[in-house]
Amino acid sequence: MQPTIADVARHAGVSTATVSRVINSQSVVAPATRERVQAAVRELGYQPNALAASLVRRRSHTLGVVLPDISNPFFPEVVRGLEDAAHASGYNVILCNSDLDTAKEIEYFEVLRQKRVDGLIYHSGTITADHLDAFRRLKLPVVLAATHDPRGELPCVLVDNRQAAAEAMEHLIGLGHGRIAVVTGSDPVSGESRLQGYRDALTRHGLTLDDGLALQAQWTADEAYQVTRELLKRRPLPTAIAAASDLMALGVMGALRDGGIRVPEDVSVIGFDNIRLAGTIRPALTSMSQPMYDIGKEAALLLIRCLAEEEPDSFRGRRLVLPHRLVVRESTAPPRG
Amino acid sequence: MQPTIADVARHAGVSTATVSRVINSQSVVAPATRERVQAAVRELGYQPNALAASLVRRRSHTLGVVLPDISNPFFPEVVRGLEDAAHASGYNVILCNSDLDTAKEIEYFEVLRQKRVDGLIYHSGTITADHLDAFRRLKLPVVLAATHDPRGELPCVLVDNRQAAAEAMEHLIGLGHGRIAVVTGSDPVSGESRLQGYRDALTRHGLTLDDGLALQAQWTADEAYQVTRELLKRRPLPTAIAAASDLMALGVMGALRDGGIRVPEDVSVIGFDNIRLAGTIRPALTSMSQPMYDIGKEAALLLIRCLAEEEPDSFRGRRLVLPHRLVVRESTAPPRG
DNA sequence: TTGAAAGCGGTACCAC
DNA sequence: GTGGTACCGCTTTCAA
Repeated sequence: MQPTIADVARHAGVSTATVSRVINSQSVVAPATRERVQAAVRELGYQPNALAASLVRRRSHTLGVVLPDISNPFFPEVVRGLEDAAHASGYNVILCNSDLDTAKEIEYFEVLRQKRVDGLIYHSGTITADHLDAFRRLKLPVVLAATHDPRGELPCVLVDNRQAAAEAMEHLIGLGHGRIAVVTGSDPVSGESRLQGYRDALTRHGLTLDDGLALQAQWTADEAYQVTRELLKRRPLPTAIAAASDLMALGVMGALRDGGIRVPEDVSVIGFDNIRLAGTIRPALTSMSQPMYDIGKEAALLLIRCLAEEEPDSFRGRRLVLPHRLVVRESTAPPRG
Repeated sequence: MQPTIADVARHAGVSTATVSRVINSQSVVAPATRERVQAAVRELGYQPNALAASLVRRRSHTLGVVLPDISNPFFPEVVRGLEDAAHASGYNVILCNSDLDTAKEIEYFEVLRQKRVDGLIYHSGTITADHLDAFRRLKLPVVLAATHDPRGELPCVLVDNRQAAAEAMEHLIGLGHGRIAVVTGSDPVSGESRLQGYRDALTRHGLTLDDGLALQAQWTADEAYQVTRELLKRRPLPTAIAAASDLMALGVMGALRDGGIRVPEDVSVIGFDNIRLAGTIRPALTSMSQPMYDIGKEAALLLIRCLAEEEPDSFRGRRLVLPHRLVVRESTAPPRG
């Protein structure tokens, strides 16, 4: 059995209260006493039971993170930022993969609540009324990472998707492209606002998005590959394609390659996110960079700050918009001719 | 304040013992009583405090996972497998990024111990004597994922790296390659055993690994890129390159491309791991597949089974070797001429 | 400066 | 079947 605080107290000839004081370096303990206690701690190899402490303190110093799937390359970076920030502030992180499945989400919310995590970082495509309800029932501080809720109630940290997408499109237009296809995912916050952004830029330059050139895929490389293959069956081809995620851009590039079309000589491709591998593959992918690490980090920081606050409601509707940045690499070039 | 078990008991006109019984659906409770209690639970929105339960049960149903860096594409899949298995068995997972920094690892071990996780899943390149000591002090069941300890004391799940690497090399040799370079990382378990495997196959076919063709990099794409650039300055070039990870293979391919060398026409490249993106990029990467998801899953399962055991020591030295599999794609082909 | 003791929110043994 | 109650291991008044 592990030694308890009582063992340490006995060993040092003091009360448990005193041991507790030196462990938490609280109030003044006589130097001599402190020494004795520390010696006892060392000798017994005492490790305080955080469960017991959390029980009385009502603070577990643990955060819950629920996201769709850690194996989607977008998330590991976010989670890394998150965990780094949490760790630096003395928090740990419980990771939950929801697969965007509401039932699973609810299930996770419940255990997290039961395990008394101090707060929750949530990431998902869409925040529905059901989510809002669930969060309310949770009675736990929640911050949204890389998404936001339609009513703007929950604090969140993200980029300006619409603006960023518009700038990605501007890049293509600036290169001289006029016939441009887009491949987007289908959720309201990332998908639709990016699509809207693409449209904004097009419109601004007197261009339009042909019906046949607005492709929809499931945020996966495979689906993007498929829709692009379909696209290639129709003529004329676009001279550039904007994908709403790098993963999808990879699928697009694969389809082009397999269709005998060169990037960027025949068709330019721009992605979104700037995942690590974007610069590693060839042709290196031009991408609208989203500061994923920072999104995670800031989300954790926001949550932790919120926990320290007397008045957590002061964080209601707080919205942290992080800067995006165009990273030009090899996959985009002026159209031929 | 959250309602407690006492509130529920009062509300239902029973004792806390009875409430506890219905919550844990233990021993027999009269149907009528059960109903009343359940109603009370519902009405009050009662959520049991898992901290309190864990305190007395000495089981937190939480697992610790410490790995170098979740943003390395190898880990998300492992973690996904792990978390899925844990979730299915009623466990949660605390994620820790150690950056392979011993001080950080020790720090994590301590909090995890204090938070009374039931067990630990550990992944790292090298298990040193210090690690073994730390684990012993931890007094917690530990299972190693994708690695093993030199003394074979800790249970682990991994592939046969040496054999798998040998087969990867056989593939190249079978294609007709004779002048082959390898790029490996530097840790004993994955790095050296894969290097050894490459050598085994070469030797078996009367071939040797020239000094100039045994490259060493830090398991990153960037480093692999650099060493490959260096390699390209010397002639004659190898006709094939085996990389000990897909990430490194990506770096190798990038360097080849930038050096004007085509894959697989001029040089073949084979990776190791078969990360998700291996099949997405072009040329699609031939790779020795490691069942990352299953490694995580089986590691979690092994740990959980170990926790259920009366005699945890029966798991000492248990070693689960999962099958590897060659996945041939586009990046390997017979040498020219 | 230090100690006694009342919780924190459950569980589980022992009676009835 | 159900209730009383002694813990689990720690924190935190309140006194001394």
